[in-house]
Amino acid sequence: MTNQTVSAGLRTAPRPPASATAWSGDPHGEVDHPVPTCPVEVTLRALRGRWTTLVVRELFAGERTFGDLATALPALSDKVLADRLAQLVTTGVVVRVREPGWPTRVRYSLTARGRALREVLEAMWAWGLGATGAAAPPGGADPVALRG
Amino acid sequence: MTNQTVSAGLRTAPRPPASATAWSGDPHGEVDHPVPTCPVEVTLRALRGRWTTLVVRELFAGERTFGDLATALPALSDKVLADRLAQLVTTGVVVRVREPGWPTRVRYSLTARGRALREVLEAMWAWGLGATGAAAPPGGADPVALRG
DNA sequence: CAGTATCCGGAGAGATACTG
DNA sequence: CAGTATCTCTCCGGATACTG
Repeated sequence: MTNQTVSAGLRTAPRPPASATAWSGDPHGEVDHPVPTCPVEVTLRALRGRWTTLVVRELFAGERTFGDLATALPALSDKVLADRLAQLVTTGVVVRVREPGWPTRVRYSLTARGRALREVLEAMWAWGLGATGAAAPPGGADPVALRG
Repeated sequence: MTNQTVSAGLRTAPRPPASATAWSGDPHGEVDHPVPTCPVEVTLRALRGRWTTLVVRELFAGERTFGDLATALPALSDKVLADRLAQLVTTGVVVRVREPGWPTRVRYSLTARGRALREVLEAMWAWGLGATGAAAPPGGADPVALRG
């Protein structure tokens, strides 16, 4: 994963010369190889890896400690959980707050940006269900989830 | 990646007992480990891998042959291109049509389902831009792209 | 409690060469 | 033209053991 392309009018252009850059010009660069700054790339990178969406899903329900998450996801090893949380912190999805005292306690919760992932996950959920144009359930209360 | 969880009311539940299944019940199972049938999983799998979104982006502009794609994405090897196309075909995003005759010619184009990915990619694009609530550009003509 | 340190095995990406 | 066949190399994901 690595692009930075996008955009471009989607109105079915019937076969430009091949790699034509002939569509209507739009601000996004038309890249011929993956670039890490592409917004789509960025999102894909934030959600990348096994367990990632499950961790996010758990956090959508509220703040959690490392132990809470480990308990909720028994099959997930400490190492991978730590990896995922670190990844989510660096991508700005999660905030990590270490409580003073002993034993050590760390609270993890979604940032505003993390909560904004809901729209993305709903779009993914809708597509994954297989409908061609079916949108998310009206009322928007349902497909909250993440990776389900 | 492998879940099947999702859903669940997102209304900020302030710390259920931990792995509580206590939210309001909704049809989607609350999984504690990745399951391949989860809609979000399905979508993630369809877009997984380097170059995938770039190939889809190329096809959003219209039908392409293997060679067209290879020319448009010079840094992409034949092997990986073939891998990606096969992946996109099995996930129902792309249709492969082999032209009779010689030299061999194969036309690739998006299915209705593949075109439906546009919404997903737009949501990803919007999130990747960093805005918390900023939606896709009005008029919807712009962030067509894929991975950009 | 909340991780980090190692080690290992498998999947995926890329390069190169060959075929229907 | 449109792939397939190999091989290599690197990046995870997972298991186990140890620490602030």
